[in-house]
Amino acid sequence: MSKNAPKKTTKKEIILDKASVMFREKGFSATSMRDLAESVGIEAASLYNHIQSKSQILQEIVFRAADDCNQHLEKLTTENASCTTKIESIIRFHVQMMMNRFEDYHVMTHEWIHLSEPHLSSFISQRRNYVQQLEAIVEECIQKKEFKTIIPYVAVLTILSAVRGLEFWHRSQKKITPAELEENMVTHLISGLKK
Amino acid sequence: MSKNAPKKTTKKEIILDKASVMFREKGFSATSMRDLAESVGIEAASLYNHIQSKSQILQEIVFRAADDCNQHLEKLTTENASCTTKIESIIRFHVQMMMNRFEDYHVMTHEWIHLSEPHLSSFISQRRNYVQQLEAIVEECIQKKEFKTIIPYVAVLTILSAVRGLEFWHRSQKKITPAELEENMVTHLISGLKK
DNA sequence: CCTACCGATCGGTAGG
DNA sequence: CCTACCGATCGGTAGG
Repeated sequence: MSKNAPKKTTKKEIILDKASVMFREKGFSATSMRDLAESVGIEAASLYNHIQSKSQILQEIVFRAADDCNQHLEKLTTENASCTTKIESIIRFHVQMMMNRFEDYHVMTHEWIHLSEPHLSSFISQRRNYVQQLEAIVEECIQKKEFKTIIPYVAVLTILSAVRGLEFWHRSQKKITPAELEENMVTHLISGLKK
Repeated sequence: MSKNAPKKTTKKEIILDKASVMFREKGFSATSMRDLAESVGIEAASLYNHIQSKSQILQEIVFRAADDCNQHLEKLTTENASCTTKIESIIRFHVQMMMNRFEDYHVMTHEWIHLSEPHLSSFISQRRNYVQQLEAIVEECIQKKEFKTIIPYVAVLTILSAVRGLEFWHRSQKKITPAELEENMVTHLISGLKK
């Protein structure tokens, strides 16, 4: 504290990260502010100097993960790649999110239901929008005869859900490397779609 | 009540069914016994004439779904079918569970973490056992050259997770029929595995 | 960042 | 199946 150099990890970030771990382990509702405070190393009341409410913590965790997904997709749509390559990129991105941002990704996919309004509606509409954009890419693959005829919505759900399932891998012994995992996922999911 | 004919739906079953709906909607921790009692139409204290604890309700819901999965697998292993046919049957069974037993299936896959010991350990070990049996079938498919070379564990996780993702379909407009859904899932997942 | 504390709600019990 | 109630814990605030 002797210098005014900007600290990269603020106390608020520490709280969010600890909360992300606990929300994944026990769920949002089963995690108390006292549990969280203990994990951070302060009293429960002191948390409120850095955050406004338990609900706000969930919002920040969910949307910082959702924003990353949206940014990746936005960048991808400007790229000059084939639609099949785009789908593959999306699979790889989500597998990597699951690896590198495990806690946040899990909280986003499992605890979003506990968001309060208007954030709940906002999240649902963002997610629907995201899924629809993926559907459009799958649709393009079908029309270009790169994919077999399949319902795009079902294909997108299958891909996104399959990635979510990697949480079990994450908890297990990890005899499989992330790279192996990524290749296996792409193989199974993409070749199931190709003609 | 004038006859002693065995009633098929006991009050306890009604409580379990209502609890299953609420646990799916709001999660186990966020559902209070007062919420549940209101949905059943009695006072909270009266619930305890039919069940012993909130925890016991979760146990019964989770294990009545898990038992169905185990029974299907047990029956399947005695049948004289090819390993590829067995994998297809497992996919169809899980898709149908998601359709017909939506609430229980969802509670089993999402709320098992809130089981108390020794039920939590029991569930985890049952699930590991289930997954390992599926892995063995996939392994057989690979050795018989019916499937391409893939890590069985990843394939099994992908299949089971993909089915879980149908919850979003279940909540949506349902412009897709259950039969279409089942065929699309089988197509995507099985042909992604076949040589 | 802490101590002290608030009203609300929790799962569950006693007794009828 | 109800009324009445228990101790514990919840998210959050006041004041320093």
